[in-house]
Amino acid sequence: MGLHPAPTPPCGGDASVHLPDPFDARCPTRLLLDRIADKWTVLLLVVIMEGPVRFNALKRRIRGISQKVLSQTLKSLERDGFVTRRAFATVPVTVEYALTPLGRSLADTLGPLAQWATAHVAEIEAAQMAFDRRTAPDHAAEAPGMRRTA
Amino acid sequence: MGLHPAPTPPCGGDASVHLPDPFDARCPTRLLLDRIADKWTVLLLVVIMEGPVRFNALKRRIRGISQKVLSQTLKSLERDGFVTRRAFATVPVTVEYALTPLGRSLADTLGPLAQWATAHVAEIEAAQMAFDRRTAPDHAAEAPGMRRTA
DNA sequence: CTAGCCGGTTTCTGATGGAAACCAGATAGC
DNA sequence: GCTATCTGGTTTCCATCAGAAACCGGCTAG
Repeated sequence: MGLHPAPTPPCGGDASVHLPDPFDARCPTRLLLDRIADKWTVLLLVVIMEGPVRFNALKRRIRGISQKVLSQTLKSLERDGFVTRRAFATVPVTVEYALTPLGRSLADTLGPLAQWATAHVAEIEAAQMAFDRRTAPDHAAEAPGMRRTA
Repeated sequence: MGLHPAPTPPCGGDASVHLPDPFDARCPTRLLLDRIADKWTVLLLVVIMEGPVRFNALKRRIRGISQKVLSQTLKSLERDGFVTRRAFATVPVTVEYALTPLGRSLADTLGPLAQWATAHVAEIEAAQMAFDRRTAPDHAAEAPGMRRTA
């Protein structure tokens, strides 16, 4: 996940602005936002919030995620202190992921987002169709290149 | 932004599950979540929420975004019905982006996320350092596997 | 005539995501 | 013994994507 060639001068370096503001800088806040505003992060946290889960259970639950990305994402969630990883020396090795208090706090913030998505899906689809109707039929065949300017 | 080769069978196809559930499917809900759980989307919406903004003003405000991505993201926000785009035939052409009511609603949901990030940055950095301390010196010695088991 | 601002689009390239194969340990089946 | 399977991953390969920078077109200022 986000690793960053960030040519990043620390955010205090610039005189013009010095807010702990996520918009302006390469401040930690921004780096953090880059990481949590991620589709898999949101889904994972919300699922793990329901209780400790095992690797393959997660993979099955969140269809469409690949092992690689799942493992990467879990690793960074663990690093960030959002989840804990516990391995049990059972039969074929069991690994259980669970939320930390910090992770739970974040998940509580993320939950509303998922709910919002569920609630407003129809409106957005309508908007998309309206937009497409407005732009596409404009000139017959707009190639993928799509330059609508005259 | 997310465009997909989605090999997507419609989500009603499977009998076992038929929830409008973002976790399981290629349901519209999931597609939507894929789009709004994006770092630039969050930043843009929160900035535009403050009031109508022009293209270059956004570019300056959100340092680090490229024109290409800014323009792409704005286009998809417009398509999704979150922002409006108004061009004024002024001197060197002015384009103003503003939130729609739908966009405002989403931004209200996203705001807490940004606030959360700002509030918990320190904890996360601490967790990261602790994690790195735990794993980095790990090379040869420790058979990693399990820390604790039941 | 050159220079510059605005809002983009195009080009090139390095990072990233996904599919699938492979790995390692252990149990189950034949 | 040999193969198959389950676990949780890592590796490989490839297509896409994000970012940097250049370019574009309209118009104005010098």
